[in-house]
Amino acid sequence: MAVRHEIEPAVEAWTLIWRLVQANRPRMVRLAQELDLAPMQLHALRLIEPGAELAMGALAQSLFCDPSNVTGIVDRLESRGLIERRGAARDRRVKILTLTPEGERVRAEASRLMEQPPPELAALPAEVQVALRDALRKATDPGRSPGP
Amino acid sequence: MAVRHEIEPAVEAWTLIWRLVQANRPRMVRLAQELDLAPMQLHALRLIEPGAELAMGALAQSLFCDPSNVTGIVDRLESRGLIERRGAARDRRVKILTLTPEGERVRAEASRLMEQPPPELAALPAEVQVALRDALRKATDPGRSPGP
DNA sequence: TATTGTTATACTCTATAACTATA
DNA sequence: TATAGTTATAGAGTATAACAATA
Repeated sequence: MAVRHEIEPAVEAWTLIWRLVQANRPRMVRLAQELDLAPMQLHALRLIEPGAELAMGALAQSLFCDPSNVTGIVDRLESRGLIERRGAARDRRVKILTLTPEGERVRAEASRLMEQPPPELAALPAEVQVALRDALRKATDPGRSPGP
Repeated sequence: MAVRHEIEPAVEAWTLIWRLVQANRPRMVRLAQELDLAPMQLHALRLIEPGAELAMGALAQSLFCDPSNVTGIVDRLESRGLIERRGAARDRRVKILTLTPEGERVRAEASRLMEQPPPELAALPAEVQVALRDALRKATDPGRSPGP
Protein backbone atom coordinates (compact mmCIF):
# COMPACT_ATOMS: atom_id res chain seq x y z
CA MET A 1 0.00 0.00 0.00
CA ALA A 2 1.16 3.53 -0.77
CA VAL A 3 2.23 5.76 2.09
CA ARG A 4 0.67 9.25 1.95
CA HIS A 5 2.87 11.91 3.53
CA GLU A 6 1.55 14.64 1.21
CA ILE A 7 -1.18 16.87 2.53
CA GLU A 8 -4.08 17.92 0.34
CA PRO A 9 -3.11 20.75 -2.03
CA ALA A 10 -6.18 22.73 -0.92
CA VAL A 11 -5.11 22.43 2.72
CA GLU A 12 -1.62 23.68 1.98
CA ALA A 13 -2.99 26.46 -0.24
CA TRP A 14 -5.29 27.62 2.54
CA THR A 15 -2.41 27.65 5.02
CA LEU A 16 -0.28 29.67 2.62
CA ILE A 17 -3.11 32.15 2.01
CA TRP A 18 -3.40 32.65 5.77
CA ARG A 19 0.32 33.22 6.04
CA LEU A 20 0.25 35.77 3.24
CA VAL A 21 -2.67 37.69 4.74
CA GLN A 22 -1.14 37.60 8.22
CA ALA A 23 2.17 38.89 6.93
CA ASN A 24 0.35 41.85 5.44
CA ARG A 25 -1.65 42.76 8.52
CA PRO A 26 0.81 45.46 9.66
CA ARG A 27 0.52 47.13 6.28
CA MET A 28 -3.26 47.15 6.51
CA VAL A 29 -3.21 48.53 10.05
CA ARG A 30 -0.80 51.27 8.97
CA LEU A 31 -3.03 52.05 5.99
CA ALA A 32 -6.07 52.51 8.24
CA GLN A 33 -4.05 54.73 10.58
CA GLU A 34 -2.93 56.92 7.70
CA LEU A 35 -6.59 57.41 6.75
CA ASP A 36 -7.39 58.00 10.46
CA LEU A 37 -9.98 55.21 10.41
CA ALA A 38 -10.39 52.25 12.74
CA PRO A 39 -10.30 48.93 10.88
CA MET A 40 -14.03 48.30 10.96
CA GLN A 41 -14.76 51.89 9.94
CA LEU A 42 -12.55 51.39 6.89
CA HIS A 43 -14.25 48.12 6.13
CA ALA A 44 -17.71 49.68 6.43
CA LEU A 45 -16.76 52.64 4.27
CA ARG A 46 -15.68 50.29 1.52
CA LEU A 47 -19.03 48.50 1.58
CA ILE A 48 -20.96 51.69 0.76
CA GLU A 49 -20.62 52.30 -2.96
CA PRO A 50 -20.51 55.81 -4.40
CA GLY A 51 -23.95 56.93 -5.52
CA ALA A 52 -25.58 53.85 -3.97
CA GLU A 53 -27.73 53.44 -0.88
CA LEU A 54 -27.29 50.86 1.85
CA ALA A 55 -29.55 50.14 4.81
CA MET A 56 -28.04 49.69 8.27
CA GLY A 57 -29.25 46.11 8.38
CA ALA A 58 -27.62 45.26 5.06
CA LEU A 59 -24.36 46.74 6.33
CA ALA A 60 -24.59 44.65 9.49
CA GLN A 61 -24.97 41.52 7.36
CA SER A 62 -22.01 42.42 5.15
CA LEU A 63 -19.86 43.12 8.20
CA PHE A 64 -20.94 39.82 9.80
CA CYS A 65 -21.73 41.57 13.05
CA ASP A 66 -24.68 42.46 15.23
CA PRO A 67 -26.88 45.44 14.23
CA SER A 68 -26.33 47.01 17.66
CA ASN A 69 -22.68 47.16 16.75
CA VAL A 70 -23.21 48.91 13.45
CA THR A 71 -24.88 51.83 15.20
CA GLY A 72 -21.58 52.86 16.79
CA ILE A 73 -19.50 52.30 13.69
CA VAL A 74 -21.90 54.41 11.64
CA ASP A 75 -22.02 57.06 14.38
CA ARG A 76 -18.27 57.52 14.13
CA LEU A 77 -18.23 57.64 10.33
CA GLU A 78 -21.11 60.11 10.38
CA SER A 79 -19.48 62.42 12.92
CA ARG A 80 -16.38 62.43 10.75
CA GLY A 81 -18.59 63.64 7.89
CA LEU A 82 -17.91 60.62 5.66
CA ILE A 83 -21.46 59.25 5.46
CA GLU A 84 -25.02 60.43 5.93
CA ARG A 85 -27.88 58.59 7.59
CA ARG A 86 -31.52 59.29 6.74
CA GLY A 87 -34.86 57.50 7.11
CA ALA A 88 -36.16 55.58 4.10
CA ALA A 89 -39.30 57.08 2.56
CA ARG A 90 -41.28 53.90 2.12
CA ASP A 91 -40.47 52.38 5.53
CA ARG A 92 -39.42 54.85 8.16
CA ARG A 93 -37.94 52.16 10.37
CA VAL A 94 -34.99 51.60 8.05
CA LYS A 95 -32.06 54.02 7.88
CA ILE A 96 -30.37 54.59 4.54
CA LEU A 97 -26.62 55.27 4.37
CA THR A 98 -24.94 57.27 1.61
CA LEU A 99 -21.40 58.58 1.15
CA THR A 100 -20.73 62.31 1.42
CA PRO A 101 -18.37 63.84 -1.18
CA GLU A 102 -15.59 63.63 1.45
CA GLY A 103 -16.60 60.02 2.10
CA GLU A 104 -16.28 59.23 -1.60
CA ARG A 105 -12.84 60.82 -1.66
CA VAL A 106 -11.55 58.88 1.38
CA ARG A 107 -13.10 55.65 0.11
CA ALA A 108 -11.43 56.02 -3.30
CA GLU A 109 -8.06 56.61 -1.64
CA ALA A 110 -8.58 53.61 0.63
CA SER A 111 -9.48 51.37 -2.29
CA ARG A 112 -6.46 52.52 -4.27
CA LEU A 113 -4.13 51.67 -1.39
CA MET A 114 -5.78 48.40 -0.40
CA GLU A 115 -5.78 46.86 -3.83
CA GLN A 116 -2.01 47.19 -4.11
CA PRO A 117 -0.75 43.60 -3.86
CA PRO A 118 1.91 42.80 -1.26
CA PRO A 119 5.53 42.56 -2.45
CA GLU A 120 5.39 38.76 -2.29
CA LEU A 121 2.78 38.77 -5.07
CA ALA A 122 4.05 41.74 -7.05
CA ALA A 123 7.50 40.16 -7.32
CA LEU A 124 6.21 36.93 -8.85
CA PRO A 125 6.97 36.25 -12.53
CA ALA A 126 4.08 37.22 -14.78
CA GLU A 127 3.15 33.64 -15.64
CA VAL A 128 2.92 32.68 -11.95
CA GLN A 129 0.73 35.71 -11.25
CA VAL A 130 -1.57 34.60 -14.05
CA ALA A 131 -1.70 31.02 -12.77
CA LEU A 132 -2.53 32.27 -9.29
CA ARG A 133 -5.20 34.63 -10.57
CA ASP A 134 -6.82 32.00 -12.76
CA ALA A 135 -7.00 29.46 -9.93
CA LEU A 136 -8.49 32.06 -7.60
CA ARG A 137 -11.01 33.09 -10.23
CA LYS A 138 -12.24 29.51 -10.34
CA ALA A 139 -12.45 29.38 -6.54
CA THR A 140 -14.42 32.61 -6.19
CA ASP A 141 -16.59 32.27 -9.29
CA PRO A 142 -20.16 32.63 -8.00
CA GLY A 143 -21.38 30.15 -10.62
CA ARG A 144 -19.47 27.37 -8.90
CA SER A 145 -20.83 27.78 -5.37
CA PRO A 146 -23.57 25.49 -4.01
CA GLY A 147 -27.01 26.32 -5.39
CA PRO A 148 -29.63 28.52 -3.66
CA MET B 1 -1.43 52.49 -29.24
CA ALA B 2 -2.89 49.52 -27.33
CA VAL B 3 -5.65 50.19 -24.85
CA ARG B 4 -5.10 48.42 -21.51
CA HIS B 5 -8.35 47.53 -19.78
CA GLU B 6 -6.80 44.53 -18.00
CA ILE B 7 -5.62 45.01 -14.46
CA GLU B 8 -2.40 43.43 -13.23
CA PRO B 9 -2.85 39.72 -12.44
CA ALA B 10 -1.25 40.26 -9.03
CA VAL B 11 -3.75 43.02 -8.24
CA GLU B 12 -6.70 40.85 -9.16
CA ALA B 13 -5.22 37.87 -7.30
CA TRP B 14 -4.84 39.98 -4.16
CA THR B 15 -8.44 41.18 -4.43
CA LEU B 16 -9.67 37.61 -4.83
CA ILE B 17 -7.62 36.45 -1.84
CA TRP B 18 -9.24 39.18 0.26
CA ARG B 19 -12.67 38.14 -0.90
CA LEU B 20 -11.96 34.51 -0.03
CA VAL B 21 -10.68 35.35 3.44
CA GLN B 22 -13.55 37.74 4.13
CA ALA B 23 -16.10 35.15 3.06
CA ASN B 24 -14.62 32.77 5.61
CA ARG B 25 -14.59 35.18 8.52
CA PRO B 26 -17.88 33.89 9.96
CA ARG B 27 -16.50 30.37 9.97
CA MET B 28 -13.40 31.51 11.87
CA VAL B 29 -15.44 33.48 14.39
CA ARG B 30 -17.67 30.45 14.97
CA LEU B 31 -14.61 28.25 15.37
CA ALA B 32 -13.19 30.54 18.07
CA GLN B 33 -16.55 30.59 19.85
CA GLU B 34 -16.70 26.79 19.84
CA LEU B 35 -13.30 26.73 21.55
CA ASP B 36 -14.50 29.49 23.92
CA LEU B 37 -11.60 31.73 22.90
CA ALA B 38 -11.61 35.33 21.71
CA PRO B 39 -9.96 35.72 18.27
CA MET B 40 -6.70 37.16 19.55
CA GLN B 41 -6.48 34.55 22.28
CA LEU B 42 -6.79 31.85 19.63
CA HIS B 43 -4.16 33.55 17.52
CA ALA B 44 -1.78 33.85 20.47
CA LEU B 45 -2.32 30.24 21.50
CA ARG B 46 -1.35 29.11 18.01
CA LEU B 47 1.90 31.06 18.19
CA ILE B 48 3.12 29.14 21.25
CA GLU B 49 4.43 25.81 20.05
CA PRO B 50 4.14 22.66 22.17
CA GLY B 51 7.30 22.08 24.18
CA ALA B 52 8.71 25.45 23.16
CA GLU B 53 9.18 28.69 25.09
CA LEU B 54 8.16 32.15 23.96
CA ALA B 55 8.87 35.48 25.63
CA MET B 56 6.09 38.04 26.00
CA GLY B 57 7.98 40.46 23.77
CA ALA B 58 8.35 37.89 21.01
CA LEU B 59 4.63 37.18 21.19
CA ALA B 60 3.87 40.91 20.93
CA GLN B 61 5.99 41.08 17.78
CA SER B 62 4.29 38.06 16.22
CA LEU B 63 0.85 39.48 17.02
CA PHE B 64 1.87 42.88 15.58
CA CYS B 65 0.57 44.67 18.62
CA ASP B 66 1.82 46.64 21.58
CA PRO B 67 3.38 44.78 24.54
CA SER B 68 0.94 46.48 26.91
CA ASN B 69 -1.77 44.71 24.99
CA VAL B 70 -0.25 41.27 25.27
CA THR B 71 -0.38 41.45 29.05
CA GLY B 72 -4.17 41.26 28.98
CA ILE B 73 -4.35 38.55 26.32
CA VAL B 74 -1.89 36.40 28.25
CA ASP B 75 -3.73 37.09 31.51
CA ARG B 76 -6.92 35.64 30.04
CA LEU B 77 -5.19 32.57 28.58
CA GLU B 78 -3.40 32.00 31.88
CA SER B 79 -6.55 32.27 33.98
CA ARG B 80 -8.15 29.69 31.68
CA GLY B 81 -5.23 27.39 32.47
CA LEU B 82 -4.00 27.14 28.88
CA ILE B 83 -0.56 28.71 29.35
CA GLU B 84 1.95 29.37 32.11
CA ARG B 85 4.05 32.48 32.65
CA ARG B 86 7.35 32.39 34.56
CA GLY B 87 10.45 34.56 34.81
CA ALA B 88 13.43 33.63 32.66
CA ALA B 89 16.45 32.40 34.64
CA ARG B 90 19.12 34.39 32.84
CA ASP B 91 17.19 37.69 32.66
CA ARG B 92 14.47 38.08 35.22
CA ARG B 93 12.86 40.94 33.32
CA VAL B 94 11.57 38.66 30.59
CA LYS B 95 8.59 36.38 31.11
CA ILE B 96 8.58 33.00 29.41
CA LEU B 97 5.33 31.48 28.15
CA THR B 98 4.69 27.74 27.82
CA LEU B 99 1.60 25.69 27.04
CA THR B 100 -0.03 23.62 29.78
CA PRO B 101 -1.20 20.10 28.84
CA GLU B 102 -4.72 21.52 28.46
CA GLY B 103 -3.28 24.34 26.34
CA GLU B 104 -1.62 21.79 24.06
CA ARG B 105 -4.88 19.93 23.70
CA VAL B 106 -6.92 23.04 22.82
CA ARG B 107 -4.21 24.29 20.48
CA ALA B 108 -4.11 20.97 18.59
CA GLU B 109 -7.88 21.03 18.19
CA ALA B 110 -7.76 24.65 16.98
CA SER B 111 -5.07 23.85 14.43
CA ARG B 112 -6.99 20.86 13.13
CA LEU B 113 -10.10 22.98 12.58
CA MET B 114 -8.35 26.04 11.16
CA GLU B 115 -6.37 24.21 8.50
CA GLN B 116 -9.54 22.85 6.92
CA PRO B 117 -9.83 24.74 3.63
CA PRO B 118 -13.08 26.55 2.87
CA PRO B 119 -15.55 24.84 0.51
CA GLU B 120 -14.53 27.16 -2.32
CA LEU B 121 -11.03 25.63 -2.30
CA ALA B 122 -11.96 22.09 -1.36
CA ALA B 123 -14.38 21.89 -4.30
CA LEU B 124 -11.75 22.86 -6.89
CA PRO B 125 -10.54 20.15 -9.31
CA ALA B 126 -7.28 18.58 -8.15
CA GLU B 127 -5.19 20.18 -10.89
CA VAL B 128 -6.45 23.66 -10.00
CA GLN B 129 -5.70 23.05 -6.33
CA VAL B 130 -2.16 22.07 -7.31
CA ALA B 131 -1.73 25.14 -9.52
CA LEU B 132 -2.94 27.38 -6.70
CA ARG B 133 -0.68 25.71 -4.15
CA ASP B 134 2.37 25.89 -6.40
CA ALA B 135 1.89 29.60 -7.12
CA LEU B 136 1.41 30.34 -3.43
CA ARG B 137 4.50 28.32 -2.56
CA LYS B 138 6.50 30.57 -4.83
CA ALA B 139 4.97 33.68 -3.26
CA THR B 140 5.67 32.63 0.31
CA ASP B 141 9.02 30.92 -0.26
CA PRO B 142 11.38 32.63 2.22
CA GLY B 143 14.24 32.30 -0.25
CA ARG B 144 12.54 34.74 -2.58
CA SER B 145 11.97 37.61 -0.13
CA PRO B 146 14.22 40.70 -0.14
CA GLY B 147 17.61 40.07 1.44
CA PRO B 148 18.48 40.82 5.10
C1' DT C 1 20.81 54.47 31.23
C1' DA C 2 18.27 51.10 28.66
C1' DT C 3 14.99 47.29 28.48
C1' DT C 4 10.96 44.06 29.83
C1' DG C 5 6.78 43.88 31.24
C1' DT C 6 2.88 46.06 33.91
C1' DT C 7 -0.60 49.56 35.12
C1' DA C 8 -3.61 53.49 34.07
C1' DT C 9 -6.35 55.52 30.75
C1' DA C 10 -9.14 56.11 26.82
C1' DC C 11 -11.21 54.52 22.65
C1' DT C 12 -12.99 50.90 19.42
C1' DC C 13 -15.23 46.53 18.51
C1' DT C 14 -18.19 42.84 20.07
C1' DA C 15 -22.64 40.53 21.59
C1' DT C 16 -27.00 40.20 24.56
C1' DA C 17 -31.05 42.15 26.26
C1' DA C 18 -34.36 45.69 26.73
C1' DC C 19 -36.34 49.48 24.45
C1' DT C 20 -38.46 52.84 20.56
C1' DA C 21 -40.82 53.66 16.57
C1' DT C 22 -42.64 52.07 13.05
C1' DA C 23 -45.09 48.45 10.25
C1' DT D 1 -47.22 40.88 16.53
C1' DA D 2 -43.13 41.51 14.07
C1' DT D 3 -39.17 44.26 12.42
C1' DA D 4 -35.29 48.11 12.11
C1' DG D 5 -32.59 50.43 14.66
C1' DT D 6 -31.04 52.27 19.28
C1' DT D 7 -29.46 52.22 24.09
C1' DA D 8 -27.45 50.00 28.17
C1' DT D 9 -24.20 47.06 29.67
C1' DA D 10 -20.23 44.16 29.87
C1' DG D 11 -16.16 42.20 28.05
C1' DA D 12 -12.22 42.08 24.73
C1' DG D 13 -8.73 44.36 21.76
C1' DT D 14 -6.00 48.60 20.75
C1' DA D 15 -2.33 52.29 21.66
C1' DT D 16 0.07 55.93 24.60
C1' DA D 17 2.23 57.25 28.68
C1' DA D 18 4.02 56.50 33.17
C1' DC D 19 5.95 53.10 36.15
C1' DA D 20 8.66 48.97 38.51
C1' DA D 21 12.12 45.73 38.32
C1' DT D 22 16.14 44.34 36.31
C1' DA D 23 20.11 44.68 33.44
